[in-house]
Amino acid sequence: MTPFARNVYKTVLSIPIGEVRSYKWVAKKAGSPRAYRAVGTILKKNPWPLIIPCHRVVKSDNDRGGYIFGAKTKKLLLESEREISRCIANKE
DNA sequence: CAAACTATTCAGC
DNA sequence: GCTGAATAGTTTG
Repeated sequence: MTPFARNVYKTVLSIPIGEVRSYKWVAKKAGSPRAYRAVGTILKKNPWPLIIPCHRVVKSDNDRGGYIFGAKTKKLLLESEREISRCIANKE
């Protein structure tokens, strides 16, 4: 556990449901805008892959990047969360 | 401490 | 649109 990783986890956890942020965005929030690679490494080796919404962190604006459970799982998760957020917005 | 690796991003053709 | 190079932090020896 490193200070930078801590910031990354906190930033990722602060991403709202249905929203996606790029590694660069997370890295910038963590304090090192050029450490987007490090963010990926951290998330990959992160101790709590299940409680960290690493699926909300994507590559650039179009690609989804990778995921511990598989990129396809990440895509499904993203779509599911998008639906959830829509329900919340409609006060269902 | 140093070397290697990485779920990325930018620049050039 | 695709290929190659660069950056910064983590992990392992």
